[in-house]
Amino acid sequence: MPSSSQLDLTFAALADPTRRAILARLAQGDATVNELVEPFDMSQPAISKHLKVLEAAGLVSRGRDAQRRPVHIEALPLADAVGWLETYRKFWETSYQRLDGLLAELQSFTPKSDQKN
Amino acid sequence: MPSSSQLDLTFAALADPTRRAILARLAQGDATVNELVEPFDMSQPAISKHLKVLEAAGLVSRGRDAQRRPVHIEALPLADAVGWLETYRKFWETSYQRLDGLLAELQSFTPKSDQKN
DNA sequence: TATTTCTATAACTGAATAGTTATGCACTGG
DNA sequence: CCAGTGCATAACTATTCAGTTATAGAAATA
Repeated sequence: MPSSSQLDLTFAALADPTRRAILARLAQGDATVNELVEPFDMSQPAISKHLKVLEAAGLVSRGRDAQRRPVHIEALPLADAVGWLETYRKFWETSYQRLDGLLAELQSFTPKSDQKN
Repeated sequence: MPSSSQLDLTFAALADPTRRAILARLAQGDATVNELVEPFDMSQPAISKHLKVLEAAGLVSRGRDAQRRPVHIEALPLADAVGWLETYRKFWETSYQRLDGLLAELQSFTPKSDQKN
């Protein structure tokens, strides 16, 4: 089971759009730092910092290929994040169902012309 | 589809263990602010601030019951967060499978005594 | 060996975050 | 109406964060 502070790191890492974009790119395969810098209007050190955050969260690992440090996505903490969310999903869904039931009940007393999205 | 900045807010909100605990509590049903303060070794304004963050992220909504402001969990942004993660899950899984396949291939050329975890 | 390529680190800045205490405001109930 | 309850807001502090430029180091290449 993931520790609370592990989830802190994972969700904090995911809170930045640049880092999510990096992960989205890495989902298609490993990449070097320069390859990750290229699509962004941002300096190389900025990307290196983001990679450090992702690595500290265990979301990526680094390899070695000559001068290059290829970046590899690590699935486990992402799966843990999904796991945390899924733990509570059933409760949200039951509240949704309660809401759905209530709405259905209300609509049965409402003229069709008042029904909205 | 959720906007990028919406995901920013959602994941940032989830990055704090106090806020995750609040959501876990709310998954079981609505609660007043004081009820949410009680389990934490933290001032009431601190909890109110956390609730403001959760509300800004759309993760909770507030009602009104006399002086009380009951807090209600909102499932949609959480579902969106799961959605983002799930979008890439299949790629992680396929990279896992690729890795598994590669390892299997390598092991077929490797003496048993060299096989490691 | 000198140069170039790839990446990391240092030092700095401005903005955001999480907490505190003190206080104010709205609504209830006696 | 006024005392108390429930909550929010203000003002402040310490810390963290995301970005910058400048520089250093490590490995390949010419």
